[in-house]
Amino acid sequence: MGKRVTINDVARTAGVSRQTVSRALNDKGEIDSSTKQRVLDAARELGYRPSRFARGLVRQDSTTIGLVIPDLLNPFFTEVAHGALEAARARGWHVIVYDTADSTDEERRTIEVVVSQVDAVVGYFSLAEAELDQHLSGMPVVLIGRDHQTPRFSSIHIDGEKGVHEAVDHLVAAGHRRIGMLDHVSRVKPSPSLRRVWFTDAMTGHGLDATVVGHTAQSVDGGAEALTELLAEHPDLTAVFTYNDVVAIGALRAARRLGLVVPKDLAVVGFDGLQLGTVVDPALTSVALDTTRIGALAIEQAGRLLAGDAQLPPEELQVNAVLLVRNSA
Amino acid sequence: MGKRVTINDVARTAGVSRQTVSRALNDKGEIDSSTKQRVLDAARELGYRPSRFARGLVRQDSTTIGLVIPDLLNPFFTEVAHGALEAARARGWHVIVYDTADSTDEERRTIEVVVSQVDAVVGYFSLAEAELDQHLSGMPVVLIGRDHQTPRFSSIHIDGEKGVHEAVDHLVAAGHRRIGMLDHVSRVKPSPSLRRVWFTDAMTGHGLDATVVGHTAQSVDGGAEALTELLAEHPDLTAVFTYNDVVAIGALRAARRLGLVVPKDLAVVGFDGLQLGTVVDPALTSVALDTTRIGALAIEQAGRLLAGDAQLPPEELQVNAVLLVRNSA
DNA sequence: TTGAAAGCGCTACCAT
DNA sequence: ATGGTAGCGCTTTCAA
Repeated sequence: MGKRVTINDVARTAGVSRQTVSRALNDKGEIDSSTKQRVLDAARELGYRPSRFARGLVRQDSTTIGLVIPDLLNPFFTEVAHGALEAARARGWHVIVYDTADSTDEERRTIEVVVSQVDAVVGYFSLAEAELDQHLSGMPVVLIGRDHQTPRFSSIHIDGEKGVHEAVDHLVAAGHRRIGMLDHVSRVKPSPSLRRVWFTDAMTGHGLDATVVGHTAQSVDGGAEALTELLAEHPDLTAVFTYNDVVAIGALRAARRLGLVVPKDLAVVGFDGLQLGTVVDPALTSVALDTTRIGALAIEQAGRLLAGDAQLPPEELQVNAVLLVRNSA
Repeated sequence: MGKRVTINDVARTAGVSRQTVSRALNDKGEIDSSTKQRVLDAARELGYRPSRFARGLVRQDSTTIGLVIPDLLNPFFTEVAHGALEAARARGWHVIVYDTADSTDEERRTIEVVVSQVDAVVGYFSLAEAELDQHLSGMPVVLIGRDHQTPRFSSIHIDGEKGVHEAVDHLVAAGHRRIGMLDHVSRVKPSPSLRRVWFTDAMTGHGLDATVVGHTAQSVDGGAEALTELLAEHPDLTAVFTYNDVVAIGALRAARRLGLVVPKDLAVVGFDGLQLGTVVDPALTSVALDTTRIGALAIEQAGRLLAGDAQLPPEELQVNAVLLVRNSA
């Protein structure tokens, strides 16, 4: 650990005071240009770099937000992260990205350290609010895709109801009556997903049977497997709605393996509206979320919490889904 | 901006000195447990959170590394980022991710701020070393996929030669003779890519013509378009090697549109070996890079630079490609 | 077990 | 144009 070069070393070398060094380095006026040059030269020669901490301590600005996501390799979260990064950059804030590897233990470890590293935290959590609150004491927290109970938390609400209804309407209008779903049940909260609830509502609204539901892991392979099983039990299905796009892509593959042509023999509708849906063939029809906006909103809300500003009204903290019709349905 | 709650406020409220507060909060021994509880209660009540800066200033540990990538939405960079995050977490370091939106201007803006935010920087840069050096003065820099000239820089070298040779060998062994390439030429450095050079070498090694090369943008649509054009000019091609997997996926789509069955009518080989290659059908055969290792290596090397430790030998700072045979060739 | 004093590296403010 | 002084919020000696 080489000794750190401080502003004092530079000052001594350049034969000036620290304040003059500070002026030269921060491009303040009120300094002779030859002095400035001498200081800059000395700094360069010594390999001087100002301490972030000392700077941060004295200039109370610099905001850092922690973004916690379950899996950076999942394109959905990448899109959200992209939106958050963009929004943060526009404000001159930093974002530290934490990947909890979809593991509760890793999430625990993350919230334990995050508290000393950032000013506010936004993202996806599976832990109970009590536990989050305990570790994240006093720090603003914005939950994404999960409503908060404790008042000191905040959340970005994802409302897919309208979009899912549009999707079912679309399928029904195309003549589909026997529509199945590939649902995903989280290990943490083992109950039917919200997406399934929306789907059921929409189906019963049309007087259709919404009970044909398979379960799938959140992966391409999982989706392929689940569709194969579902079709084995219900060969009369003409359309399927899936928990998300990744699962839908697996379904697309399985359909092809079974010799079904999408959308003619089987229509497939995903959820999320990822870019990824355009690389498969046929391009995926999906209930689309504005992922960039989700990230941006989370940052915005964190900023307000931090500044003690008025919070966004609930309707602004909500992201609605809309049906994005491409080619698979 | 609500006044910040400091350790002094907690001390006053709890009726102890700051040092005692510090002890309570940092789980040091030498403190009465009732005193400790009183302090903790006061801290919680006031919503106290220690200043990262003050802490960092006094305990000179905490390392933060900046990861600069051109586009978080590109799965290649996401995989690299994933590797970097993982490696950093294992060391207890933080990573701040910067997305330069594939823009030189944005890259300039990034390097201007990055210097005051992190201890070292790793990633993808398009700017000249002189300019990087000027802004990143004194800070360790690890270039990925680009060799360094200046000694104070460091780089992770990507060697795809062996992998590309394997790919061409594989195609030739399958009977292919007329093999084209879809190359990408960067706006910044407009010369044939290294990947093309490797391809040409491999082809001429087999006594084959390596001049059938189309140019493509780095996107699915670009790849589709480029393949269509290339086949229009050279309808006798039986295989194509592409600049990367994203381009290859576009080629896959174009081939299907043209009524060609992959790999029977046209074999397609990508480059990168992304996970993404498994979601398309047929799954993409590709010259694969260990993206996780790239990210991890960059972090490792940055750490050594920071600590003044012995640098990794050049052969360790290199990532080799290998042919990953899936279904498209 | 607790407290007083010093100081981490820097910038802001007020002198000169 | 330059320097002196104070102080950001915290932890780390060292005394008591």
